[in-house]
Amino acid sequence: MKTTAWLFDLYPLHDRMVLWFLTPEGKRLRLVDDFAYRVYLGGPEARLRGLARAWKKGGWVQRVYATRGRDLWSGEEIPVLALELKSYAHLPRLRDWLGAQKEGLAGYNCDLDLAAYYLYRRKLWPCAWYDLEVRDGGLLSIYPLEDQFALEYTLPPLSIMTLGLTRDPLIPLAAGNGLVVGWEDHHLELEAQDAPSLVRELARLLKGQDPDLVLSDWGDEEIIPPLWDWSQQYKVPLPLDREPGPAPRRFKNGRSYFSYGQIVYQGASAPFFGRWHLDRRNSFFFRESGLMGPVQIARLGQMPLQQAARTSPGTLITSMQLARAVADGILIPWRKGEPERFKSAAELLVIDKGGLTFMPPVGVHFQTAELDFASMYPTIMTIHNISPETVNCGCCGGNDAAEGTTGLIEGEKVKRGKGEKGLVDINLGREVLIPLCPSSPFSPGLKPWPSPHKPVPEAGYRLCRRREGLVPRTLRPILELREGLKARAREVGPGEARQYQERQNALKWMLVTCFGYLGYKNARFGRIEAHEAVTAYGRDKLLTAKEICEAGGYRVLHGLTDCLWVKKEGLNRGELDALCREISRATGVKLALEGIYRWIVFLASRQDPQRPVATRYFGVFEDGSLKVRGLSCRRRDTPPFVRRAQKALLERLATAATPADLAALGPELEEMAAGFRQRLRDGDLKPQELVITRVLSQPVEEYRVDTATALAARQLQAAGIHLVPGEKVRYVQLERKGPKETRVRAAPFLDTLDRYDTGHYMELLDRAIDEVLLPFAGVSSEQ
DNA sequence: TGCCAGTAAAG
DNA sequence: CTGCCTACTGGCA
Repeated sequence: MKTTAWLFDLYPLHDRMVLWFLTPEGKRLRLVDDFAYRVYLGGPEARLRGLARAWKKGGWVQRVYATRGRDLWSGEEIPVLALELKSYAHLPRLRDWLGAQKEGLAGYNCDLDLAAYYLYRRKLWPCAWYDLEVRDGGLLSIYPLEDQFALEYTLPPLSIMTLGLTRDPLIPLAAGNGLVVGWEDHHLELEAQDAPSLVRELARLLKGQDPDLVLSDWGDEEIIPPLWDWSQQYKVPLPLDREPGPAPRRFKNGRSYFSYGQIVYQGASAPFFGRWHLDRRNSFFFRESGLMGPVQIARLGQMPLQQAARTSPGTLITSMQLARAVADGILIPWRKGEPERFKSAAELLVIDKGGLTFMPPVGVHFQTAELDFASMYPTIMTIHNISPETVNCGCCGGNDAAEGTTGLIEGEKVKRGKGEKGLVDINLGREVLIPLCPSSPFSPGLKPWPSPHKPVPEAGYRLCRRREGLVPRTLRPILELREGLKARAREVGPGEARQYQERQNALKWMLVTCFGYLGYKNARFGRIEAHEAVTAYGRDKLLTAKEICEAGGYRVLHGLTDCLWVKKEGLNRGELDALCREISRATGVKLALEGIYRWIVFLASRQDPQRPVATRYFGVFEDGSLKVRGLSCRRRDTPPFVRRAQKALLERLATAATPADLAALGPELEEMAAGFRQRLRDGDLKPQELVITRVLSQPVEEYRVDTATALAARQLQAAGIHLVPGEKVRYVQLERKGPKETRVRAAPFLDTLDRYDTGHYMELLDRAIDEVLLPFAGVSSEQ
């Protein structure tokens, strides 16, 4: 049977992949695909021959054969042994065996996520339409009907059920907390009754509605795990999945990890099988971009949507690099090899810097514009060919490196064809041919900037001129798609623009992280020299931009990594656009006018009012929109009341265009500020308005100082609620001094709150008010 | 008063 | 997918 359908969900089950499709008529299709996990072994050929004989006799593998693959670091083709495992369960044992081998044997492609590896190998991606050929519930062939990086695509109609809690998520389900279920225009609060009847009630609704998507708040940690436990315990079936047999359900634990020097907590996950469960409180991409975020990244990252939604941008960009590597026939090293080359202390001093900063003059400025480089770091990686394997590569140091070899990883060598779309029939025993490195040497479209022969500024590293690196190959299509989405968002009306905005925003985070990952010692495709090369080029380009601005008669007020603020009497859009074009030409990175400010304020350091700080500023563009960075209202530890007060003042300020306007607003703003102070003193604010949110930076026991955060976390601990690093603590400050037990009150114990530390909140409020009003104290109407 | 642990922001 | 740099606050001696 042939049909058209949308790839919805997939997961491994008993050594096969199960795929769920939705048809345009709204039917659900469950199909099975035999897929053997294939790993590669590299080493001396004699050793590989010996191993091949041994493996054939053993019971783990269904196929063993000699083949070739491309080494990531050298770009050379090397002989390898391919092993196709009989069972997915043998994978950990194979890794154990590999780990125990002595030097000289390298394992490749042996630690990839099963579903993702399946998608890489089959060249498929979720949330796209395919033509399928089906027989007896098995997938015979599959062909995509759209491009992976398409600007436009459609989703089939999805039936949605929502799930939430009636009270604070720290209160356990059915022990003070109730379940809220919604579908279409229904909204039902299931009373917090006994556990079995709660399960029974939800089971009835799930069965009746059979939603494609269950969209929850706190479902991953607070709702699904207890419901599932009760379902097992009381033998009440709960049809979370569409998988007919028992699903391989396991709740992945939450974990705390560091990212960009900050601790983050990724909650446990409770995915469904054949149905989507998305916990919007536990999905970075959903929080950032709504449903289109996870959909877009599941396609690009070639990852099941439920996994993609819960993953970090770093894991996602790694997945794209892995997909690229598999598609290009590159062998994926098991653990990262390359150690960082030794550097002298003097070298470190020169190289180990981040973005460049110019310090702004404190105070209010008029006639000022902001210019931003678009996706500066990813563009640098792309145009300068920066990738872990291209920095000080082995092939360009000498003279006669292998140039332009193409071939196939399995099967005989052939010339690379044009427009290699790379879609293959499902193999069903047939060998899948994988082209090697399609852009080796540099593809015709790639123009190294300005010359690949020049060493990296400051660091002096060389970059490969023969092979385009894995990172640039991965980034180029993302950059193109993001530019396309941004352009589309500008063309269409505001209503339609939203989905394009959501999608381009999801891509932004992948691009940002891709750069960050180059610097991680343990990232699979990280290499510190590559990271340094990127920031070195970044500083070089910002400096170039500054010089061009100054040559054009502009005064550069401020600069921050990839943005510039410039000032000139009578500055206008036409001249600025021309300036941007000139800088874009000179640097190879697109510089665009972010906007002309009616006025902008650069704030002073609070410790030394003479000294500016780089990252705190606010201003109003010509169209009246605000840009605010680093102020109280941008901080997550600012209580909502203070945040709202500051925002109200800012919004009033945004109506002023000229120095005279600003001066005239003074009395009204003071009056507003007085009003906020009075409300605080009156003491009738709701506790929710005063909640301070902080992230736990370490295990509760390890706090040496009794900060409010530590006290609040201990209060929760005493009530049996255990928090781990990266989780949020919410509390209200009751009194600053006095016994530690009563200084703060943690949420969710705020219902009975009858007082708060007015002095503390007044300080926060004053600080927020001063931040936005004090800079205008000296502004007179003549300025 | 000064030190430093703890926390957050912008890019 | 496992630790930027700088600014700032507040506990504590």
